Amino acid sequence: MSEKRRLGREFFARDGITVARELLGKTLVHRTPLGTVRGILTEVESYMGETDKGSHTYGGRRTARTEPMYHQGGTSYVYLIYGMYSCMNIAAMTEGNPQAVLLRSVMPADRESGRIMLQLRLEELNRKQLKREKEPYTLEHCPASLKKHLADGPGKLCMAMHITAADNDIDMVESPDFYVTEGMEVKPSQIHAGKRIGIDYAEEAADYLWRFYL
DNA sequence: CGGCTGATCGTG
DNA sequence: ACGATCAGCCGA
Repeated sequence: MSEKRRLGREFFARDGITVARELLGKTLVHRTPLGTVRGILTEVESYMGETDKGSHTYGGRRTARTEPMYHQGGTSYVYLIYGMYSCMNIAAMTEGNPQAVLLRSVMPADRESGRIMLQLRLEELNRKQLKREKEPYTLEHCPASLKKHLADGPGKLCMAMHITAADNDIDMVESPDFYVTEGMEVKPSQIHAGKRIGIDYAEEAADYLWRFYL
């Protein structure tokens, strides 16, 4: 398959809303133990820095955890949520300006990626099955919801693309293993906007239309 | 399909 | 103590 051009610093060195909208249709690429996975981004959210009540950096909370968001545009920010799932962001803007884009969902870019995603999701599910002393699922016998909801959520995206704490604070402009390339053409009319998910504590910021999806 | 709940742990 | 969540289960 043809390798598309990867996105450079200038792409990410813009505000978080522009980067979020522009990321739709682009391809997230990650080398995993099962091979290289490619996912077309279909849903993202903007987190606009220290003045954004929905952001981990709200009020200037620059801590060990949020540090990657303060790094230059194109830096990954992966954190653990609810003690068991990872969420993946890409920092926007420049050093010291902690805007970021949360990657909420992807669809497999090709058949091989779909195969790898399913397998990775299956492995994750089976770890829980094991703990419950239940039969592991197989490709033939697994919940139908797996294929239907392969990577349509921030946690599922990370499971399907093997994104973990080990992938935190990576410069995705330079890394050979973790980056974003050009993908499919997206017309402005294809981009929808809605409220961000899961930030009810963010008061008025919870109503901003900073979630973008195809 | 919509609503509810338990799981599980790093961070501040 | 608290999440930028998910799967499973329930009822409609």
